[in-house]
Amino acid sequence: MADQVDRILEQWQAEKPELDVSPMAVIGRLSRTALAVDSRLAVTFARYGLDASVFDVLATLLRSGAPYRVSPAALARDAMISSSAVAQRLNKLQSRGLVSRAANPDDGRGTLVALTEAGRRLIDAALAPHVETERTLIAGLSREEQATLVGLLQRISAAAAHDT
Amino acid sequence: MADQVDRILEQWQAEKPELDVSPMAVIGRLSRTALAVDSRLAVTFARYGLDASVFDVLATLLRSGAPYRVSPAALARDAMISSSAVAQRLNKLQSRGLVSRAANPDDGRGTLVALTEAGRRLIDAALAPHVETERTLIAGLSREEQATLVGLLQRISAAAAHDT
DNA sequence: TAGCAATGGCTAAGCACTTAGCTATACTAG
DNA sequence: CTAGTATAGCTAAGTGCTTAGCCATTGCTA
Repeated sequence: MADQVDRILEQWQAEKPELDVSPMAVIGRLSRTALAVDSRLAVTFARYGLDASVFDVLATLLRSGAPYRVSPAALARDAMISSSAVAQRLNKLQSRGLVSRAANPDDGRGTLVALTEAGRRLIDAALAPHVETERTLIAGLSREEQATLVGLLQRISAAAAHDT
Repeated sequence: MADQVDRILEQWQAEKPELDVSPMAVIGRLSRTALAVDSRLAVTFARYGLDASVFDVLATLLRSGAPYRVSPAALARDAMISSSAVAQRLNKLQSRGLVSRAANPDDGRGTLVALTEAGRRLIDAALAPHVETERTLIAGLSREEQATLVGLLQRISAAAAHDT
């Protein structure tokens, strides 16, 4: 069953026969798979009035454990985005009443973001359905295949991080 | 060697022990790996004054073969973006002199985008280094492991596309 | 063949990210 | 202690995407 990536590879083979484009089979499919997964996850998020970036912030706060307080810097590291992107996300979340900001008593520069009761309820409701959606995406893979996939992804991640 | 995803899983285990979050190990790492790969590829693109989206358009034109003409609609399908995003990319590329637009003689509604000579030279120069970067990312995987990875990704892609 | 839905391409407006640059607090070295 | 540097958080400006909506042409159908 030829897919989009297969057709692309055939085109390259015809136009640039001297170039071995086999890495595209792997890397190209990785990107496209990630996109397809993201768009599937977005469906579940939308049922709760969320998107991936909002879910990310709320989920990070939830899994930090009681009292559900995290610094903006930690949120940025975790979500792999800039600190200014975090500030903007928090502005929106705060105006929706899902998080609150307070000064960090131990560091005059710092802020601590906390889940409000409404934020807590929302992420608590969305979490299990989200994980369930993820589970359906990998349902076709055995435990062993899942472990294999994780191992291979880790090695590519390491290679990508290495010389960046 | 515990990575970021491992730490996240530990946090969930502590906060939500009743929830089986093992799907996150797979899906979460997939997303993060794709991000890490994208940022590594961006380094090579930048050496040629490109980014991934510009490269995508020029590469699509090149691999279409002579006379290197493609409709905006086909570019949109290929890049998995909206037709308006294509129009905006083309506006920039045209003002940089890398592509040209002409009416489609066979369809009064249509436009055909063509590589200019400068665009041709640029993508021709950037292509091989880009593939080489991709190759270094998967250099740690044997041919067999690469094939395994492609197969697993295809199955997740299929699952994601299935009920979207 | 006239009418109407579908297709192709575009601009406008809105949104979320980026980098640049600001302020304030904390750390470190002389 | 004080000067210089690093850290934390923020806003402003710029970029590239999205959806909404427009116009022109095509193709189907009654």
